[in-house]
Amino acid sequence: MSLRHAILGLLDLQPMTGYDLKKTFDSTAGHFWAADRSQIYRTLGVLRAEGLVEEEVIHQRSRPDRHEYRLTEAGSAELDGWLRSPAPTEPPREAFLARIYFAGRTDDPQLVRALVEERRAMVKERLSELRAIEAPTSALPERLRALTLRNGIAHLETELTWLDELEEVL
Amino acid sequence: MSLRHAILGLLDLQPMTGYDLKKTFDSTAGHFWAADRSQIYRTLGVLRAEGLVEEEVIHQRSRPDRHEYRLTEAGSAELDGWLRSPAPTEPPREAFLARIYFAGRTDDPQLVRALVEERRAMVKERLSELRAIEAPTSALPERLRALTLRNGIAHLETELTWLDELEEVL
DNA sequence: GTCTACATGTAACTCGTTACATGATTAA
DNA sequence: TTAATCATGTAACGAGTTACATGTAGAC
Repeated sequence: MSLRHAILGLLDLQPMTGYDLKKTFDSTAGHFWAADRSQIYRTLGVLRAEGLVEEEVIHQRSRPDRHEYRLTEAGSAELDGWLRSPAPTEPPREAFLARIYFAGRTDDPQLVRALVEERRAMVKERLSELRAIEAPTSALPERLRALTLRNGIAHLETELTWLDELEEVL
Repeated sequence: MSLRHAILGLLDLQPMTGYDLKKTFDSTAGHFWAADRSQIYRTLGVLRAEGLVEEEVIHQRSRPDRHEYRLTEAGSAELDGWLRSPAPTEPPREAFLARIYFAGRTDDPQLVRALVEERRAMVKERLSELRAIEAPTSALPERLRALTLRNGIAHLETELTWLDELEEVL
């Protein structure tokens, strides 16, 4: 999809600055999309040039100006079009599986064990991060957002089970 | 990781041409890493310039020359170093979850239903693709490779279960 | 006095995709 | 005769990362 649509989606929920967007990505949207600060600013510039967002500069005393962005009509239409367009198939890119796949070449059984341990630690950490986020479950839009979190948790749990399977084989 | 290491890994299993690598990615390694043809050729050039692979040109009558690549000592060391290096944390990039997350904005219940249906179809198709691949389960290296397949299947099954959950909420 | 939060960006780079370009052989 | 297989690459673009660059206010 690219960052464009994620930004349009967040600005639709609430007008924001690049700085705010970064914080939002790092907290509430962080479980499904990570965004880099400099790419956010760059993309905002592009979206603005395309007329999908509009900018309002808000002066502040004793703080840098806020450049607040909100969706235009065209931006709203673009977001809607994206939601209704067919999803392109995404090529798999699983670096960890690649390591496991190639780890057989060494005759070192400790290598696979180390890979598994490192992975397990990472998965457990992410799992507790996601579980720490409370998801509201009232109205439909919020319930959908809670379900995206649930998706991440389910996959991490699957990964842990699979790591157990793998370790048994060693 | 980037394509470099996947290529080094495959060339370690067997010396190959760019063309062969592409076929290998599309078939046996396709469930964990997808590679683009032109990027394969470009990367082979870089690896060669770095001395990690060496090239042997094999003339053929009535076919284009084969440019066959094999790992050098340095390439083998690089592969090993990669397998033993800590895995960088990978930023999440889940376009489908992003769609679900933002789909609440429209008051159209059919939209989410359509997203779910499309996703389910895609997951089922990938699942039958992966299941169609037979995995040898004899010695350890092969068993590890079979397990990477099993990982993909497990996650796809989890995704189907989650889609059911999601649909119940609607 | 030092660290965190606020707030903006540019330049250069890496990785991956799409489009372009060529041409013989073999199987259906 | 038409499609697939063999076999190579380049150019341009899009997406994302890293490093560089700047400065104030308020909390501890």
